[in-house]
Amino acid sequence: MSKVRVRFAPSPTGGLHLGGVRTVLFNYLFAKKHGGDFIVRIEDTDQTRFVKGAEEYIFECLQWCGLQPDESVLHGGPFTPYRQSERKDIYKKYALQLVEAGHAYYAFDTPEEIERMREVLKAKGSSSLQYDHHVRMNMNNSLRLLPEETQALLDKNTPYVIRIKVNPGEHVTFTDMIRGDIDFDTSNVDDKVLFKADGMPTYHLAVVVDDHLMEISHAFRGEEWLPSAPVHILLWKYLFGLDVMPKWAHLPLILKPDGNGKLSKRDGDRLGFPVYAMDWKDPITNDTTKGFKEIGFLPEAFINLLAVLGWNDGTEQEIFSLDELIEKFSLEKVHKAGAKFDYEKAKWFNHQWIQKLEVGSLKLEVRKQLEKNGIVANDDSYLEKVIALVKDRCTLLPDFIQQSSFFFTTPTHWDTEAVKAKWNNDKKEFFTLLIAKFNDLTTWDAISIENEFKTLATEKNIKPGELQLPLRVMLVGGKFGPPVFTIADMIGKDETIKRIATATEILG
RNA sequence: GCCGCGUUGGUCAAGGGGUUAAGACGCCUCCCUUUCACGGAGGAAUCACGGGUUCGAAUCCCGUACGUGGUACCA
Repeated sequence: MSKVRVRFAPSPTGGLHLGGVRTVLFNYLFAKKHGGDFIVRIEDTDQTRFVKGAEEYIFECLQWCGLQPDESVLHGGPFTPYRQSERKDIYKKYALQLVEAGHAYYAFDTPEEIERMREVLKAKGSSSLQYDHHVRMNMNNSLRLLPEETQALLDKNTPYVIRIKVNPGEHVTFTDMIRGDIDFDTSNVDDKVLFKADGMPTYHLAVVVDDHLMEISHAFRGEEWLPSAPVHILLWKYLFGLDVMPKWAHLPLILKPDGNGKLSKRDGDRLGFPVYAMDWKDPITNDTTKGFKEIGFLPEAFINLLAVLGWNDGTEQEIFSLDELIEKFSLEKVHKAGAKFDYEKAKWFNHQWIQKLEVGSLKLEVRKQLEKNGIVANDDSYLEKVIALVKDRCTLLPDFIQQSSFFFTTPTHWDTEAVKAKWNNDKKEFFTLLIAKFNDLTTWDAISIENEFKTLATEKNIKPGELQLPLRVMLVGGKFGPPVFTIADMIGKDETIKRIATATEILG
């Protein structure tokens, strides 16, 4: 039984980023495909960075996406506690074990001392400014100090960190499920801090300890973690053995649409699209960042567009349901290179899903959109008919407002500019007569309405086409919407006549 | 600077020694529609560069360039 986990920290300000959701998604797909458990872990390594409400928010996002974890800090499981701040003692135990075995050491250097070390290295023209085997014997740590000196510092409660001792000249290799064999020369790896002065572990220690204790078999994370992989491999070797180490997959990055670099929240603000799954309100600044959900994306589309950003099944298929993704997903087909995010294409996916989804499944969301604008759609079958008629023209959910509100309420203003230029007395007379004709009409359906309209137009010697646009604007309020005669049919005879009368008057 | 990873149209991408180098988004033209769309038919646009290997390279190898990530008591 495999156990796949995603682990990530909310960003310093909170919110769940596109890349985060995609990492979760790939985890989920892999776990479900192989019948494994899907675990979501959230870190709060640094309390000052951890924003209140961030955990709940993240799980709300995942729920919206349909990615329910089997185990998580909120959903429980056999390995509680899951929150890192509640596991401090566990990490400390392993950190000390490493010191004991000679794979790690106490370091008492102050930030200023480390800064000074870097200055010296820089002055010497050294190619690396890391705290590593080149410099550690010049520093204030238990490797250089005599055991008594170290003990004395410890006894005096001198602040310390625990660093991993990386021996140079060795090779650390592992097989990444996406990238294949990766090789690192330990000469370039620095003595990373494992355990911080505040008693919390760094990611490096925590990820290894937790993955072991929670029996994780597969670990997925972003490509940005690749450079620190050798530290994690070394820790696995020292602590639990490489034979029980999980398999790694380093996912490609999602990049800015323009320019270069990782996609960030600021890019969304700057270019006018969301980067978070759902609206996130920063509890400190009270700033709200727009989410895909609130801007009108369907979860199906959101998942779909994320899945094909960096993955492709090798066929021409682009639209996938979550079930299809589970069936077809494979890590071998995941790209190695980062992909730029394209909002235009993202919207196209949503449009496709609106077309694909049945009217019934759209009803709830459309009703919500209408209600937000004060339109109550009580009649279920009427609402369904409207949705079927307008969904072709909707890309985002709020598009349903413009495309269908006139089916429920009389327009409050008319785009008179669209007709005014060609408006004249003949046309005015036509519409006045049309009202009378409509009044006498016994069968009210699209075909009868159209026939009546065209017959009168021929009688009056006006091209029907010249009159259709005015009629549309009268009924709809603007130059959009489904076929006019269908609209007239739908809104009913009285309402049609009323709108024609009102608008004719306005046009003068 | 050093280390890692990458590089097929503007973007997402298929293709992994012999292809007219798929497809999608976007853009343009036309058809359908006297609204806006949907739909349909076309079009412009790509193998980063230089060396090898080979009868033959987008595909394999080596350089270079470029991009990106890391280089924190952040994750």
